[in-house]
Amino acid sequence: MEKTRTRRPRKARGEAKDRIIAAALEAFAEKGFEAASTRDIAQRAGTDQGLLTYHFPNKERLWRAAADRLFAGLAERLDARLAPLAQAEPRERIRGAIREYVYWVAEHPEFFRFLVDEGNLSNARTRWLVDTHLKPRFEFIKQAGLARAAGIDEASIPHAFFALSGAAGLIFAVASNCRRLTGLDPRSRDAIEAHADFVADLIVR
Amino acid sequence: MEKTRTRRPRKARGEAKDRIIAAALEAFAEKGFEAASTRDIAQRAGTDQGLLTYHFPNKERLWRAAADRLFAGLAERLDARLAPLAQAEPRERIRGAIREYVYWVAEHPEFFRFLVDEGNLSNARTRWLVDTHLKPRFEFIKQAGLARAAGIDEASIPHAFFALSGAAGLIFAVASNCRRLTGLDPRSRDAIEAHADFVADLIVR
DNA sequence: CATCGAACTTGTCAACTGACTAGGATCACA
DNA sequence: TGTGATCCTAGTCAGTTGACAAGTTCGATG
Repeated sequence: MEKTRTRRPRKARGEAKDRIIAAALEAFAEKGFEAASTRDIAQRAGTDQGLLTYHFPNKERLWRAAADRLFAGLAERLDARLAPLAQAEPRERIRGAIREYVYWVAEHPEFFRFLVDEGNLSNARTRWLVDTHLKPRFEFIKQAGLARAAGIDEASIPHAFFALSGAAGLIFAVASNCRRLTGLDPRSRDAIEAHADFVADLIVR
Repeated sequence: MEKTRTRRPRKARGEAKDRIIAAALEAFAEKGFEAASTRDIAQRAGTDQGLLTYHFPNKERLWRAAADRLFAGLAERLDARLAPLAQAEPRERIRGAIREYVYWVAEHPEFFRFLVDEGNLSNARTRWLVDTHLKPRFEFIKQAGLARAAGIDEASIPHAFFALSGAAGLIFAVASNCRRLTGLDPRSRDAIEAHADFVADLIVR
């Protein structure tokens, strides 16, 4: 009998690495950097812990790879969805941008948890995250003139940035608590729509 | 010579337990439940890890004690500061309540991290936190008629609750990131005042 | 078909984790 | 004085952690 194919069929090249990053993203968002174990990540990815240390020199580099993927997804999405709004009236541009951001964090609550998990202490991971991913986004918003159009003066931009980020993301990041506390499931389509409306109305009325 | 006092003077009764709770609050907020180790907490409190297991049957009960203290502080503060506003005009009451909440989270950024750390998964800790501490606060807000006075309809209360909580707290919870990203130190007196104004203006204009 | 290297598995390491035990120190009170 | 209760220390346990070393599988290339 032939044995060439009886063994586990080799998966596509590099596919495991992809799955590891996705699993890492999930685990890091769920538990934070320290509490997420490499063995747990490997199990979620359907592989072995040894493979993680083959593809990534250490846990922190795996974390960075996960962050890279997360922010790349955000950038891609916003670029695609905001382009059609370029010609719109300023207030509509702002509303659209806020709504798209809410849609994104609703789909990716791990984004919010990533920020909060890393935000209080100034360690190497935090500094890397700010410099490579947050700074470009923040500068874009500052340059895009959205704040001015919304009647927000220069000095208030940091306040607006964090207030909006928090207002948009928290409900999805603590979805389980929200459901138990209020009865509202923030992951439902209606709730996402309602939250996007509510947050957009806070800024543009 | 008398030796009654030469040995390490016994500290006040229960004082170590107090210090342990304070240290636990700090550590849990900084690293999350799992990543905060009992040995680290003991060290911050200036005692031994064995003493933790003497005062608390396990890590989770220590966490609960820390949460109890945190929420008790919030309740006490809000009760004290909001009472004088009872007779004020509705819009001023709302502004005052929001401002007091911002002051509180600015002083206690660990509060926000506590919520986010525990908010995504539905485990025993989360359920306990919601049922014993969050629910009473939320019901109070619902009953107090603040939402109605702010023009927020019943169905939007959950959105308003989480949007406001997020808008108020995020900047302080990720203070280190904010400073590196924007140059603004959210712990400064001016920044706290400006943020309170900004968030209050979002709701009451 | 031989071989070389990339992808993957298994096993092991010291360090650290939360929980526990046994005992010592210090007190209030008889 | 002593006697029990409370507070605290030191040491130990099995289980988990991230990192690493050594070996296996398999496809591409010659």
